[in-house]
Amino acid sequence: MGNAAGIKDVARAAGVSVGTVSNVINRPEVVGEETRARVQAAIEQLGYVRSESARQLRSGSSRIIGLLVLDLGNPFFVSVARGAEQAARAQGLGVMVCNSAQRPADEADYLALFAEQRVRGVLLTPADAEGSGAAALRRHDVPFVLVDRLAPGIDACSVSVDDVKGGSLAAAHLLAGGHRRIAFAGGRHRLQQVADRRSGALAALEGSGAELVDLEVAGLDVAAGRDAGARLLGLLPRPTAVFCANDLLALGVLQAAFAAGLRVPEDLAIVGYDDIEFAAAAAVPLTSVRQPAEAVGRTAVELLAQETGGGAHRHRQVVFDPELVVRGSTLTAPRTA
Amino acid sequence: MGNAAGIKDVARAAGVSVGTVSNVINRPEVVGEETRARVQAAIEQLGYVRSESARQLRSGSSRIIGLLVLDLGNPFFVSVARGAEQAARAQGLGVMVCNSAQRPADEADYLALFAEQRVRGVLLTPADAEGSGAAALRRHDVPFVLVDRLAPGIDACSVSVDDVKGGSLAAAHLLAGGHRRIAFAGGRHRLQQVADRRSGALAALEGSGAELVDLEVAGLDVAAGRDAGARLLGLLPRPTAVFCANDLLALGVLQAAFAAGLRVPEDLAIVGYDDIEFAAAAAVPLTSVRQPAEAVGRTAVELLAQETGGGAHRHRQVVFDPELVVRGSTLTAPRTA
DNA sequence: CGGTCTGCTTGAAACGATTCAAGTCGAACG
DNA sequence: CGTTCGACTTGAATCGTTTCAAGCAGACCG
Repeated sequence: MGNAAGIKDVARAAGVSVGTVSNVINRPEVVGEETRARVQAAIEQLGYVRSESARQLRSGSSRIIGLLVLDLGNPFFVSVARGAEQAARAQGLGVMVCNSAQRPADEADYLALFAEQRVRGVLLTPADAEGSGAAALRRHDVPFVLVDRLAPGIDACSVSVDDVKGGSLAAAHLLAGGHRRIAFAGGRHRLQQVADRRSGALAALEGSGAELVDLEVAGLDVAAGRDAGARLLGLLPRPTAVFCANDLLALGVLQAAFAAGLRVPEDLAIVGYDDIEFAAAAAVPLTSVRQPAEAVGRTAVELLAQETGGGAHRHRQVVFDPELVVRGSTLTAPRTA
Repeated sequence: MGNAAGIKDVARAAGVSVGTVSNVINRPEVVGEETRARVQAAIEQLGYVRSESARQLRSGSSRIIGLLVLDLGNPFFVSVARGAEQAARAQGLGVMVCNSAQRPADEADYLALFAEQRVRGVLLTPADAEGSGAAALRRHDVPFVLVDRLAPGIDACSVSVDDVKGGSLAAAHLLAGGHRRIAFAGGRHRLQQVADRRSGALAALEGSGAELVDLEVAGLDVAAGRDAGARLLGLLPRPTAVFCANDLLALGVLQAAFAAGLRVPEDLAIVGYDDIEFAAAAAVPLTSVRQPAEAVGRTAVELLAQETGGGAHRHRQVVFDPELVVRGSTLTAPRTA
């Protein structure tokens, strides 16, 4: 336990100095072949593992980056994490994934943890609109990249997907389907992403004569969707379509519609957002707005690498385009037509 | 950047010694009130953040635990992670979640990363049958708890769910539904969990005259399920039911059945495993074997805490019971009967 | 043969915290 | 007044690495 072998033990065992051992580990090419072999053998034999804390303390740089996501229960963020992990591994970095669950307090705790760890950098999907998380990172000089969110006033790198355009795609699709009274499940949610999707939808409906009915939600998960769906059914006149701020909500709404005996899409058309894998497997396959989640994660790591890579760095805002994927939940009877 | 304030700067600013600053941080009660206030103010004003690596190097103990899961794309493991994170936070620990994606090589890499970090301990869902990951941890004296897997020969703590019983529940249910030819999507998968579920099912079918048809799968995700489903439809005589090693496979099979125009459950009954949230929202709500995922994660952290808590420790094997949740995918026409 | 160069190796000085024996200062006591 | 005690504070040693100036030995050159 406490007797783990250190670099000194290795040095003694191999009959060399600690400096040489360190060189074998970090710059093998400068060490003589025979010496290197002897040191390697000693390392092997003692089961030596270098202490990352000591390394980091001395060298100043950490090999892990922190990723703080809004909701690990949402497969979209899992995909982002996967993309980030891949890109990080390619650079020999580790990713520490944490879940703020949209609670600013938890976000603050985790950011403090990251700061104490002196992580290489942080990928942040902010939990609040004010950007207090970003401010905290800035204050402590922790490099960071905003993920799934355009940096508003903040001067920082960001990777996001155009939510306004996505909302607009969804609404335009419903409009083309003949819908004139469309609900938006997401209401006036404080999350920027939700607000943007809503305003994109509003813009698409502008001047069409169609109206958007706000439907408040308590959260952004399936349960909140079920709840919103139940309330939707009570509205008079009932909207003929609903655009949901994400697929989890959409799945919940779908369940509520089924429970009430409604047919989808005939009685209620549904559009989700994110195009998570489960959207295609739903009771009625969901039409959804796809976001390139893995690419977002990957790109975020790359931007972070550039930022920490030294040299002049100009903050960049990368914005991906979303894409509408049409499925059964909005396709009215394709084969009976 | 490199000019982050250290404990020395704080000491100077507050006009005290470094020892006192350390005391203010770690044992505030031994410091005089007025001094404490002055130090706190200095900390605040300088934006001092303690260096975790230095702390850890000196004190020897880390505040983070590593969690290595088999597949972050599977919501079951996300739930486990969530449970673990909660329990860890309650103890002031952080969790570093990593995804081995069932690749032993990735598992080894992450375990090496954990070892270098000198994590407090590791929660491991082993990716291979041989337990090489556990052996590596044992060799380096890293405390660990096996998750979702009984420790076979290994002397270690573990938290798992009785997969044999779960498989048996599923098969018994199908048997009671009158099925005599039942496919098992999971085949002779190398994962212990899958093998156990299969043998539980076999045991339940023993002597009933019903047969179990193995259906190999390339992975344990939706795509593999679709593939297995397509092959299932070609079998002659076609099984009337399929038990899937997890819900992702089940969702894939369901999609394949739909694509082929089969009715579920009339033409093909489906039972999944894990009861992930999306199982209930599927095209036909899935009958599934529920596992108490969050409790598994929570318990694992608690066992780890006991193990690292000092004092005599006897390894414990906690085994939870699974529970069958019956839904539409096996319920033949409940209202037409 | 003296000098330079090249290729390896060395050893000590950081890095930023924690810990602890030792020191200081007043107050209380006999 | 001299001691003792308690409450607080100090400063040096330490943790396990990396880094780097300096040393050393042999080869090569003129």
